[in-house]
Amino acid sequence: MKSEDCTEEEISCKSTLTFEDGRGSYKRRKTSHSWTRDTPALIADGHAWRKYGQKIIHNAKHPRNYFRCTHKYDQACKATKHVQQVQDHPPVFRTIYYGTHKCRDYLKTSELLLDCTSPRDSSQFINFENVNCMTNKQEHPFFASFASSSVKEEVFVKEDMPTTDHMVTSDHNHSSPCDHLVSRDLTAFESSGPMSGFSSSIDQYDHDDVFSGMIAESYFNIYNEVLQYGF
DNA sequence: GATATTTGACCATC
DNA sequence: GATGGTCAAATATC
Repeated sequence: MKSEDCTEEEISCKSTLTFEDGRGSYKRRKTSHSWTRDTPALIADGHAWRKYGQKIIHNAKHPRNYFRCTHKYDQACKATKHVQQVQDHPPVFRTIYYGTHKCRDYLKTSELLLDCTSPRDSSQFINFENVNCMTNKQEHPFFASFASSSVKEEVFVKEDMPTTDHMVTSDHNHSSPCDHLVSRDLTAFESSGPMSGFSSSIDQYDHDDVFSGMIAESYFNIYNEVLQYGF
């Protein structure tokens, strides 16, 4: 794959190159870092998205919708997502997230969650106790907001992915302090019924994308918990 | 008037 | 040439 080694930055850079006619050079994102989520309904994930396109996909019953972060320009947020209904009965919507959110929109809802003070409620939250093994809390205040609960994220690592100090692996033989972050355990949500219909995977990423993916993932779960049960 | 959505066109990749 | 991702003008909504 020619663009296999392209970073998100490079792809974004290429996609914004302009030609004489004012149109850019549009690179496919097939090999860029992404993670996928299937949901039974279209549910807000806490970010402000703006639709910028819709396409009929070959051999697909439903069109694919293209969204970018509302703050693409004012906060240089490069996150995009593609949403497509992949199943009718029951309806399943597949959302593929690309890029990382640089915007701070999610803070609004995290504040809402922080208003929940009872011990019982807090048991529903996610534990990022050791989050600093991946990044610092000051840089990502959202992460710090959920420093007292636990969720696990299963991560699939490409063999040719470069490993760094921050790299998360799916090898559970490694007793890294980050292990609890990389294998998914949704026991906290299993009793939630509808939530069990969700699934997700991180297909490709770098260490920054892992972090953002977990943020979005965790945020997504909590956000919907709040929506459903009014915690 | 500002912002969001729709939709056809453009371009890269397959 | 077919397909998928993005742009941007036109249109809709608030």
